[in-house]
Amino acid sequence: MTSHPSSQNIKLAVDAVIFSIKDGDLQVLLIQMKKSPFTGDWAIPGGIIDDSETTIEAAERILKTQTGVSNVYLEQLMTFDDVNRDPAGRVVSVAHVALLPNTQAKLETTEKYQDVRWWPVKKLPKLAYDHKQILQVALDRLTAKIQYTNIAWSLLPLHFSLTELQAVYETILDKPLDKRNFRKRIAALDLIEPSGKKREGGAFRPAELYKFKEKTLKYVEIT
Amino acid sequence: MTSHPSSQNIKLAVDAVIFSIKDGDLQVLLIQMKKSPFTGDWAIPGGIIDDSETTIEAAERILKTQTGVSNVYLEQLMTFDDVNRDPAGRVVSVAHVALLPNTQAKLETTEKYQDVRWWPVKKLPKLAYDHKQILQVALDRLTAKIQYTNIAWSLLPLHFSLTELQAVYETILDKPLDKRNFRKRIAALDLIEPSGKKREGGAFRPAELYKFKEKTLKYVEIT
DNA sequence: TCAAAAGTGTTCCTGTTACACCCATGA
DNA sequence: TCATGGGTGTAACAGGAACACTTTTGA
Repeated sequence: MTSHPSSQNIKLAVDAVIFSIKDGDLQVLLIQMKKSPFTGDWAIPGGIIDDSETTIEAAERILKTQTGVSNVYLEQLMTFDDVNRDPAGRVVSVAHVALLPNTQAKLETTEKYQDVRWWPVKKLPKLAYDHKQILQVALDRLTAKIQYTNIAWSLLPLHFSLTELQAVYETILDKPLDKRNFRKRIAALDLIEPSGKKREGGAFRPAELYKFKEKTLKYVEIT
Repeated sequence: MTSHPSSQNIKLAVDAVIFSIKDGDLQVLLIQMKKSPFTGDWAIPGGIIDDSETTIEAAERILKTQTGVSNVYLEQLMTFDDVNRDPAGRVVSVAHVALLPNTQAKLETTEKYQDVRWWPVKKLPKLAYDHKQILQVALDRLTAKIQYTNIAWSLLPLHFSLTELQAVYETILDKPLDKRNFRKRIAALDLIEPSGKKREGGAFRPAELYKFKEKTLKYVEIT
């Protein structure tokens, strides 16, 4: 609520679980740690918040510097506050979820980390801190949210085919969907419109490309 | 994530939006402030986190000391971090939602506040800080969660009639429900069982009293 | 016997699921 | 002309919504 005479010794951090769909898998962007006691382990990008920035701003800044990605969808996930979650001291972390289309943005990290790369969520390496738990909560959130919002736009490029849209749902929900029923539902939701373009080049009928009418979070009903 | 050389000057607080159903209304427990610049305004109970407690523990402690209530359902809501949300300095607050049955617990606050009382969410006084926003988010969460979880148990006494259970849903959803359809859905969910007791005393047929099989959060499907 | 809340089934309707074939294109 | 993914409609089914009367009790 407000200031307090006694001095508090808690650091406030942000973490960002970054998802994208690559090679037909849901993948997460992780950085590899140098610092003990997690040397070699992988971690969700994160860092300490500056006094004058919000947590979302901090997450954007840290994403940019630690992984090279920017301009992504970001939402607050949950705050993780176990007293011993960081062996170096009391650190409370406001975790976020970031979603981005499958673009080939160049990944780059700082000298503080060994490496950055995408990992399929089904084949994760050993994770530092409580990041396994954070990732699980993020995954649950994404799985739930794809079903009752239009959030798929954040995982797709500007123009996309209905098959590509369906693949996003199938990948996240981890189950096949019926093509005709899927298209009926999407049509009923009235969230997308034809872009006039077509995806050509394959040895088959070109796909009509669509775009989202609005790229802002909307609550809808999808099964 | 971890410690950082530069010193951070952010205080970490918790707030707790406490809901209960009283007199057929959804009500929220607020405390009245003495301190400038919010003198006379009402606020969600809250305070600074101690170094060695989790946010949930802090919320429990603060609820007890600032309002006298304890033993409630508590869950993390969202973290509020606008840079200027507290005029006294940078304070990031991890907001929680607390739910309690309509018991007649004695309310008591500390000398730092003028008063504690329940307010119907439809007739709120002027709120301090960003507490109007926090309360709105809490209300949205409760309205959503009553529909897909068994969380109603946290708002009811151990034994309750089906009519009382229905009233909880009707109050939170703010709309009347069909008695027969409601009972069918509840029966299908298999979350409650007859307690063998009856609510007697009225000039009418006594109601069978039920109890929840489990008082832990379960995800279900209710319309 | 009256007033008040408790308790109980059926029908209709709407939305979800299951399912198979023709289309357009490039090789 | 063939292989490939793109695109389309209908019938069966299940779950949700609408709806009214009888029961039990205390006064």
